[in-house]
Amino acid sequence: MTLQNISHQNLSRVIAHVDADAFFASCEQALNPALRGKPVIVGGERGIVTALSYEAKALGITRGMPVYQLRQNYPEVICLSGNYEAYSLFSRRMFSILKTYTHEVEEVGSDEGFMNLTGIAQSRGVVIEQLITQIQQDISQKLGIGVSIGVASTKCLAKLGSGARKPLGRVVIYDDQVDGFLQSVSVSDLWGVGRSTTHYMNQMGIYTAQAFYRKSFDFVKAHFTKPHRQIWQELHGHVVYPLCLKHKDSYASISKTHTFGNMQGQRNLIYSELLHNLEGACHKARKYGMVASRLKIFLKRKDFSYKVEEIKLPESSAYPLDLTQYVAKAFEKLYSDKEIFRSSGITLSDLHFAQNMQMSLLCPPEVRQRMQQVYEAVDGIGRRFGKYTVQTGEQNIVPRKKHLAFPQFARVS
DNA sequence: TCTGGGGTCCTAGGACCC
DNA sequence: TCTGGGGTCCTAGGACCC
Repeated sequence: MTLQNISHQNLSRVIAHVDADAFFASCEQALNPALRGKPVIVGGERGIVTALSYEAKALGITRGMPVYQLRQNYPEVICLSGNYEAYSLFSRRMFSILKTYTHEVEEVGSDEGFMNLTGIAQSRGVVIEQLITQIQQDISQKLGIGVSIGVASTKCLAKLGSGARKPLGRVVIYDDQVDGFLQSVSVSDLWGVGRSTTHYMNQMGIYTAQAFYRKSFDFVKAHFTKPHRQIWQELHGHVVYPLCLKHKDSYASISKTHTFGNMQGQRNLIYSELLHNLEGACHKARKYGMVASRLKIFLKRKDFSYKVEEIKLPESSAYPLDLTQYVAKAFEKLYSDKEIFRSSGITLSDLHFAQNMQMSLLCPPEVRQRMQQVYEAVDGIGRRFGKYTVQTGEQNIVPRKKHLAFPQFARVS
């Protein structure tokens, strides 16, 4: 492509979507060169395939496949337990490389992000195709992993670009090429269009993103709600999803769940799992300086339906010792030994920062303060020795007495 | 596709108020 | 209480994402 014919092509903004190829598996292959070129999957510890290398994909393996099935049918596949801390380091390094090109980088999960490259290619004296090739090579040389990059005027289009030629893809969609590009894109590939909307669109005879793109906005307004109207606008080059440059420092909700398989009559085990979930969620909330004023407890049945109890807390908290009593009550309501459950979980929601927490009139301030001190110590030990070093004693299911001010049950394991 | 774990946003509908 | 019109807040649950 020459500079001359590029000059006819236009991008009103230069938004890039950078997406790591088979991220977890690529990290493993980068860490251990003996794995390169081999079918590798990650997810051994969870029992299902979480991530897989392109070599594994080529064998017909898919995400979500149970690992036992994999071992039977594909004995040659290398099955690894996830090393999530290592992946997180790769992720941090990838984003710091991207930030050497522009400070306008949005992190979307650990393996993908958006960059605003408007004006960057010119300032480096290259064209956009050369710039994204440099970025790809930079990441490949420094980290040993591959990324695909899509460039367009909006996030929604850029994301389609990065997905179009994986792995190691580079796709620039100029403003006047959008219609043609969308011809070969199915509606289900659009960001924000899932199974249900795909079905709905198909029923209206809309199968390709191009067909959706070509509908009038009046039509779209009449038949779709906000999220899909926004997608339509983004396809037409109107920015409705700006880059979010703020680092995530809070949560609307925090949940912890664990699947234990099919359990019947295992009352104590399920209950102690719930307390473990509570412990984990509270720990995370405290790490962000947040407290919850709502608590949801759920058990998932064998058939994947839920039983849920939700509690509006009289007082916001992120301390298991405050919340155990509610979990105990909810568990009594939810549990039945006539049913088979496969997982348990809890969600903390209505989260807000602890500084904004209202001091309760019910709980004496000195008790609150002692509780705070205890958990500061717990979290301090957790940071040094691992987060579950100190937990509440939870092996018995006898509901604890209310108004328990101090963690007599705390133990160091 | 017999299915792990962690999130967000949106909408409809009920409760309640004037 | 047979009843108009409008607003707000809250909740449940769907849909989607990585």
